[in-house]
Amino acid sequence: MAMTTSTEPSAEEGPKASNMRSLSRALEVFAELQRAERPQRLSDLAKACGMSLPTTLRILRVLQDFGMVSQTDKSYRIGPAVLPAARSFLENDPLVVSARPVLQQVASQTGLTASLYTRLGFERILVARVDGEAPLRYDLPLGKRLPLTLGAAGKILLASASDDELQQVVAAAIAGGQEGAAFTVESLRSRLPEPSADYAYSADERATGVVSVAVAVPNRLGRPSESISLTSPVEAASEATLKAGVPELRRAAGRLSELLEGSVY
Amino acid sequence: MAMTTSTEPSAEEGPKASNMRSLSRALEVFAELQRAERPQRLSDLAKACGMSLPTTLRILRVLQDFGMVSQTDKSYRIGPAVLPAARSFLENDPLVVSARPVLQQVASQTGLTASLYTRLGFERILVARVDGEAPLRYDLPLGKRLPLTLGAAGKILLASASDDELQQVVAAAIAGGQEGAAFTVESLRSRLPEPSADYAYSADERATGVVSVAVAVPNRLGRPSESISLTSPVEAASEATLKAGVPELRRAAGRLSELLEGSVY
DNA sequence: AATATAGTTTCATTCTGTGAAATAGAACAA
DNA sequence: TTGTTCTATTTCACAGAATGAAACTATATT
Repeated sequence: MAMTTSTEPSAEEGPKASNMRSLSRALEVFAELQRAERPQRLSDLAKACGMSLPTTLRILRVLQDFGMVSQTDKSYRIGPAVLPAARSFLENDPLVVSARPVLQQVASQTGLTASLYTRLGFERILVARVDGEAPLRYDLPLGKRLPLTLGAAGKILLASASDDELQQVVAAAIAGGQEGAAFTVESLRSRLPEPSADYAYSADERATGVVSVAVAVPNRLGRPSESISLTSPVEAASEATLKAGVPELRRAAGRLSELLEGSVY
Repeated sequence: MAMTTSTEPSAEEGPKASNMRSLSRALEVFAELQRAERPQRLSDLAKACGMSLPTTLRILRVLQDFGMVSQTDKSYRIGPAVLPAARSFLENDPLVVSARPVLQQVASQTGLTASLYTRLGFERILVARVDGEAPLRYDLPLGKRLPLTLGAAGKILLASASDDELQQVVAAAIAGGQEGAAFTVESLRSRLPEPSADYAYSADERATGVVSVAVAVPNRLGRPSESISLTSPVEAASEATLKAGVPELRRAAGRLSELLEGSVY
């Protein structure tokens, strides 16, 4: 079946260009500003986002009015308004709020570091963390973007993915220049847990000297987009120790899931 | 040269409705979602923002595609994409980055808590903080929105404001339902430092049991939009102790200012 | 089941977002 | 200085995107 008529061109980058062109483009500019990690000039942004200078300028001006972007001289950067937004998310998001005590309990039960990740596009983001007894040496602050293809908490989110989805993941990994990531669907699939497995294990995968197990947080429909993990420096926990935490993790994930579904808005 | 370019009715709320209506409206929805502090239904958002249901829905869908908004059932909330954005801001913003060591030095010199605020609209936002010896009892996390009208770090930003600007500040304070804030330009002005003064002092003003001094970070043109402060619990520092820190603060502000102007992008 | 309320899709109209081109402003060289 | 090149900004006419009324569907509520 030749599929020349896919509704999605999909050859594009980032989130699909949904409706509302101007808004989508504005969010592209915003995303590009984050990617750049340094102040950008107008022409850089316009080129990077593939839009005209006037359009880019107009977008930047509006974003600036709302504090989402700051300008000094001719360079633009992410603005301070993102901070209250992030605070709002961390303090009010039902998942994050209910996750905190749950992670706390898992961490104290196991003595390991417990984390909550959420999927965003073809990456995952650290959204909550409670440290265990053996602190992780590397710092991994909230909001960090991590690959789906490496690390237990990423792979478990892909365990039940279709080949189509994996294909997209691989494409994104290549586009994003991820190192060490799988570059074919087959090699990626081979490293994922069995679709039947409900947890993933990884050692020295995303970061050397770090081992972890993770389970997905089920949600009513569709693929899971959240996972929770237990992590430890290799020397502080054996594979067996970690895996002993899985039942606890499972319970935690179940509790989170219920809290989400049950909560009445 | 005074330029009377104000073709703005300005009778509107929030950041002025600049060009690009659809984008401005989207940012209004996003702001409303933060204000609400809890998941909102479509119709609530539409009403709060004064726009039609279809329009609101379309905006939410795009924001959701980019992770700026999440949806569960029929309720919308701020999405996880704000976390990487905030991280990007904290790690890459030249002001924040260069402020950290400067605040560090002031804090260790004086033993007091040093903070950097930035103005956003008619509020200020805590953007960086280094704790002193006497920890503040109340927690004041990054990204917290605080009034301009209360507290040293707020008032110093208004010290050189025109009556017109103060009028807007007062209007915003009333609209935002700030308690304890000045409700007339006169009463506000009377509590502000003299325009000639370069620092502000406050005690028990924004928060009881807290005293602080602040200076503005000058920038090339226009009113300052950043300030740095020294704060302490009342019992840990006398007014004299705090004010003794002002010269140090001044120096810090000067250094920050230079760093900003000087940095070559 | 009947009714009311909230969410979603459709579609014609309008006005907004758009980029080409012109203009203004910087940065740099000679 | 003057000329040259690059970047940013404004103008403007047009295309098409954004819009809301209305129809429709889904979900609560009685």
